[in-house]
Amino acid sequence: MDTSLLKGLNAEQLAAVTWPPAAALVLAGAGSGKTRVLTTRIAWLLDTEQASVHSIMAVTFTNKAAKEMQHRLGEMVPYSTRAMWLGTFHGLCHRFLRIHYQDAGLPSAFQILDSGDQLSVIKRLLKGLNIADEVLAPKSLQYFINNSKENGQRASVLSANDVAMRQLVQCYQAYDDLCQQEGLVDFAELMLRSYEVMQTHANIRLHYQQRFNHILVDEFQDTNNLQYRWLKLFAGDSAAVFAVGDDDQSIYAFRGANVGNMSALMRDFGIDAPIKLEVNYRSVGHILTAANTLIANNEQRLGKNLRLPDESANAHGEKLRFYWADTDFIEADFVVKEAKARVQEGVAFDNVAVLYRSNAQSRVLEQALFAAGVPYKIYGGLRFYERQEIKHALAYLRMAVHPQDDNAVLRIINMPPRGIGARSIEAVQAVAQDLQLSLWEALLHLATEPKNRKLIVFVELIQNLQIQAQGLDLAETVQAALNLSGLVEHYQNAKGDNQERIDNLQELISAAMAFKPDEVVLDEWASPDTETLPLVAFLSNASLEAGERQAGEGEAALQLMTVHAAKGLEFDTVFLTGLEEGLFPSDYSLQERGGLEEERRLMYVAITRARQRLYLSAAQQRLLHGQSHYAMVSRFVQEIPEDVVQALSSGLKRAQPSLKTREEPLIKAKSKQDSFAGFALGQNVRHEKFGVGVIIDASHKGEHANLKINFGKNGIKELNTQFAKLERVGG
DNA sequence: GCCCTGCCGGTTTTT
DNA sequence: CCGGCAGGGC
Repeated sequence: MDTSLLKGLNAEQLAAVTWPPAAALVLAGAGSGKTRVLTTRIAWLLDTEQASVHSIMAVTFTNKAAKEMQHRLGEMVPYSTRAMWLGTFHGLCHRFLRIHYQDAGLPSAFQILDSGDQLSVIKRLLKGLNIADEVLAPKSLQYFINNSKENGQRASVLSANDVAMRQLVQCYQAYDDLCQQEGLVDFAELMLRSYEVMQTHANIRLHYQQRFNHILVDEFQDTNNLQYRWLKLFAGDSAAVFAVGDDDQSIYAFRGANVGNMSALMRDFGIDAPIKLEVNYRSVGHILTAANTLIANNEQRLGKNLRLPDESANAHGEKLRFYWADTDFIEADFVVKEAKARVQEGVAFDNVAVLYRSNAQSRVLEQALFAAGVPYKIYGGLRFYERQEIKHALAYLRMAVHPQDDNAVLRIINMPPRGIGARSIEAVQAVAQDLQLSLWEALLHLATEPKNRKLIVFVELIQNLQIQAQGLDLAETVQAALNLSGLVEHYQNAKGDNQERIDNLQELISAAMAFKPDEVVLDEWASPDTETLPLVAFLSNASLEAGERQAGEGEAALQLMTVHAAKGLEFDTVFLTGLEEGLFPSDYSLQERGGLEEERRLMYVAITRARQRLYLSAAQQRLLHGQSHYAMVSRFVQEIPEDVVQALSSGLKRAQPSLKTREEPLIKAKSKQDSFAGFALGQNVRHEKFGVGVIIDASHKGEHANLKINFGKNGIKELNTQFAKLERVGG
């Protein structure tokens, strides 16, 4: 075995990495080396031949995390792992449905709807059904549909007790019918459809259940109900599910994430205790103390405490700095001043982050930074594939492979303007309605009449594109779509500065050049039309991966983002702003069940982003929606022990209710070097009866020791080294 | 077919 | 207060 793989892992990490092939839940605290554990375990499974590239499934939530894993794995494993089922939930569902599109009842060139596309379809649907926005808001229908799907419910199984519900269910059904007819699949549908195929096709189910003997899941606390059921179905009875997550960092309940899946996993898979990764390699001691103390106020926890690595037992670092400003403007000036000073001290700009609870708060900060000439970068806003010019270009490309897409037709039939106005479009829609045709088919029908000159121009344009696409590679096809459509000329001639849009369209060609289609799909996809496969794959990718959510590029700049967006990132210095009651925790959250605890977890995420220095700030008076609001300091600031915080403002103190002082040190570095009769915490051992397990606790007993060992499915045993026959396993 | 005005809404967001 | 969007006017 390649022993260098396991080098440098601490006992907890080692225990997780080398966990026997059985279900496990790893509670990975912030900065505890979670991604490393996940990738090292995969590498270890491959290296020890417990699994092959073919028999492992690894699931993440974001494309970024998937790429990071793929990348790190590439450095650990001497051969290509591109064929591995490693990707986001939705990416893997997409792969599955491309392969099994026939069993799923989908056309081979089915298209993926992103949330914006989905909303357009819904608006179109409601218009067609003559339901006014005031009667049923498109957004609430969208929410209802996605929610139902994420709970595994089709319209057919939903019961309607009242008028409003009946309408929702009917619209849901109509929406699904429309999508089916046009070959459209939304995000939730990707999950639900693949789940249903697995459920109803025993041969497919058995194939995957036998094939995957290891299923690894990242950010497990963020899974929703359907994703959990999906995982269980793929795992079957035999696959070892290895889930990594942190209940304290569960901040997406508002969009369906169910932390309860963590305890459900333990129950359903017979996991006795989670493996805890509690050694934090990121932050100094005072920051960990603040985080630990704060989160201890939550009752709904699996329980976990971050601690320093042994070798830095005394590294408390600087205290947190709290600034209570009179107004949000003064707070912003404070951030600017301190950030500049920090950069003077030698910290790179992009190693300094300014975090806030809601996007609206970035405005004041931006103004102050701009005025001071401090470079900054805001995360948030439009992403590359969500930009209108890109959406237009993609719609042309869709028409090349799947002209039944009415959404695409409506988007580009008069973009750039070619004299086809609302009246003409209505006429096309009427024909489509009468003859039960797609808009494209209706257009073909109408184009037989010479008087419809303008429609004929459009039809010929698209047909031309369709023909050209057959002989061109992907990037050339994109180029052809841009040329034929006249989009670039349109933006050149339109008034205002459209250079950025034109640049983006050029960038789309570069993206097409760099695009590498999913090899697994290309190999297994039994599509009749191999010519257009790369294009369909490119379009799917555009929906699944909307691109970086970031403005600007390049030069060193201060990082501004919401706390949500900061999850998973780390910085030398962090400014946590707007720590006021009503804002953080937000008033909205307090009205919801469990809302306060989720806000506290959000605060916990925010605190644990900082490595060396953490600023907390609040403003007494803040301009919101054009009105002055006065607020008290957030309760979360009060929950941080006084002795790790330094108050910077002289007049107004951190103040208010008396602060609890910490009674016992919260950071107890437990030494992994400590030997308990020759055994160490986290070490893997084999027992002739119980199999392989990990030492999770130990105490001295004379010259012998009592060891608490987790044998996975065989339970946790307390054994005395004097009597038990234990054999050391692994590195 | 485009532009302008008036109104509404206003946590967090990935896929 | 400010931005997005829909609908009406030209």
